[in-house]
Amino acid sequence: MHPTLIGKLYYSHLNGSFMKLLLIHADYMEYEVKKKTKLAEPFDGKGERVEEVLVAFTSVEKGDNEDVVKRAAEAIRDVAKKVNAERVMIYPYAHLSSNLADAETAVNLLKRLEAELSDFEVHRSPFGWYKAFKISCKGHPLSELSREIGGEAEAEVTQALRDEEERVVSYWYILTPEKQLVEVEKFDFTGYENLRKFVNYEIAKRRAVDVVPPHVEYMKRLEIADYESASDSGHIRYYPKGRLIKTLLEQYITRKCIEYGAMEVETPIMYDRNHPTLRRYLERFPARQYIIKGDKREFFLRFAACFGQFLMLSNSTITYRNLPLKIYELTRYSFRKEQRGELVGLRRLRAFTMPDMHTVAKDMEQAMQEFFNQYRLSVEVLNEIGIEAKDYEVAIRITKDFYEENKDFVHSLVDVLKKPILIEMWDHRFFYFVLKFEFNFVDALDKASALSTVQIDVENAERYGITYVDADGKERYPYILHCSVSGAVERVMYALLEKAKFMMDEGKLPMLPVWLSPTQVRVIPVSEKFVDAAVKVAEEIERGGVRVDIDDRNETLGKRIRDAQTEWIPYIAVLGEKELESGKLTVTIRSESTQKEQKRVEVTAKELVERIKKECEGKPFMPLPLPKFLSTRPSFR
RNA sequence: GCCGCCGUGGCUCAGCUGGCAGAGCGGGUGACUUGUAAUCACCAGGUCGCGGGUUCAAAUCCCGCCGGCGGCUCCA
Repeated sequence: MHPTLIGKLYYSHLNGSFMKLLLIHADYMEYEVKKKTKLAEPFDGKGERVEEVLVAFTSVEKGDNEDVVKRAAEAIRDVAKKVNAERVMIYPYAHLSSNLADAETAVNLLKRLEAELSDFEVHRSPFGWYKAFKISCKGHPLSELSREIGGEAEAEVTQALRDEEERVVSYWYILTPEKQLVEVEKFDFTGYENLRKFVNYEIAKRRAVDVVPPHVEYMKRLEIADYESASDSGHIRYYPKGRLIKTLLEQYITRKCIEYGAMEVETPIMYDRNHPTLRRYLERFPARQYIIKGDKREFFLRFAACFGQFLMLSNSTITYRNLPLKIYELTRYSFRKEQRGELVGLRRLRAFTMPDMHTVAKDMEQAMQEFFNQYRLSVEVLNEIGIEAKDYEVAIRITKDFYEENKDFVHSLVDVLKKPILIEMWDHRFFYFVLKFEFNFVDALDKASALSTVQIDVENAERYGITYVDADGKERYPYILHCSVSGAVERVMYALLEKAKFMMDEGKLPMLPVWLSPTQVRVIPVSEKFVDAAVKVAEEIERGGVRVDIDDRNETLGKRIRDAQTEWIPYIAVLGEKELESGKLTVTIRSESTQKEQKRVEVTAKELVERIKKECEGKPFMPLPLPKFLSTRPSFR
């Protein structure tokens, strides 16, 4: 942290105020007033007995307010409904807290609580008296519960931000390939069906489907990944095939970023919740974090690499000669506690892997130049992975001011893909960025998900104290670009699987790109007699740098062919008497076959290897992550 | 998070007006030795998601929880 800048940051602690409740569902509750204390509120009764009642022993703490009371009432109402209690008794009980509010406040808030619960028959025992009581707890599972009702500053900040976000007005346009900005209602979507779906999803948010997403079925059936119910929702297990696919994608994406000029780093996955800089960044976003309790401090799990990388940059000495400066990290994992109802398969997870590159740019001109380069890099990366421009739609989110000042630049983006772009324009800036693009994949159920994205951040350099020394010797705040060149790796896998579903709908056979296929060649000996020969051929293919396995199981040829096909294996090589004589293999090529007709060729092992090597050129390679012989291979489901 | 639907061998599902837990696939064993989408026979395998309740009796009815799917909301 730069000493000159630290003074600008202020430190605000949570004060830890909570209203404490102990809830007892009782057959009856009976109390008798004995003696006044100094704090007693006026009361002239002797006590009372209430049958079938939910008793709320309550402590009011310092800092509690009417907002807390409302939430406390909500919590009591919630429990009362669950246990089917029609009567509630509020019983002031100081012993639940060591941080009590003053008596006057406490009485006021207890009265408010009573009023908030007027939909029940409410009894309130008097505050500040010594009382004797008898209670008969019902003893069922929900009959004894405690609640802490938080009145954290954070909740209020978040609410205020939510309100502000609601006030941001969005205007929607389509930027045509001819660089016309057309209001979205006036755009003719004929010939742009996918864009229509995306726009509909973004603006109308109307969807009506009632099937399991195709990729969820595929990820299970192909033993790529599956839910892990012993973990939190949205945390997934990857079987060997899934892990291989993910490894290859991760390696490829990382290499592309490094080749682009980024320096790979690694930063921690958890950070102090009360760290002054981070805390203010967190507060800007309503989504919940995972919280981990340390020895003394509380930590949140990162939702991206921003924290670690920005802290690193703020401690670095950077000059104008170093710019643009790029650092990169593959976050395994980033954590976002997304709403439960939103979690589906590989599409949205609570723990995911994301390439996260940050670029420090000298000025807006350099930032825009980088933005443009990274836009093209993203197109290239997705394309080489197997997700083509026709598979996604471009969205640009931009503030009105920034658009007005940089019209030509924004319009130039349309030249890259030469297809219409959805533009969301905000009347003022709410987020930390002035410009952002996303590539949105539209799936088999017409749902859209963002893959690649780049943003120009105009706020965090100052917040984190990231500066560079300019040619005149003065410290300046740079602009920072956030780039996820492919989006989450899991989401890339989701897109590839959904794309396979599209292939099937078109009458083709679904498959993954050959470089990502766990088994690239399966050798099937016609009968046991040919297993040795099959092993020899497989060894030759393997030496060529291809993932190959051998189906040596005691099954009919037909059965084994069929199994290879249901595994989406790109090349199925059969070996029998005929092949031994000719020295060639009979190979079924999946990509050239259709559901009606198989494409079969006769090639030597060498020719097959050459073909595969050519298809996978420039892509990472990992050996087969499973036993080579099918007969020795376990099934993971 | 809210609303709705679902949860039965490893997988896909039947059984659900309460009355002995089933099938196919997969797995094991054996026979067969295979030429491009499922060879035959036998065997093993289940706290019916978990916890309560109603009942002589619960996979089946009721309540709560957990998990999944869909919708809403959200998505730095």
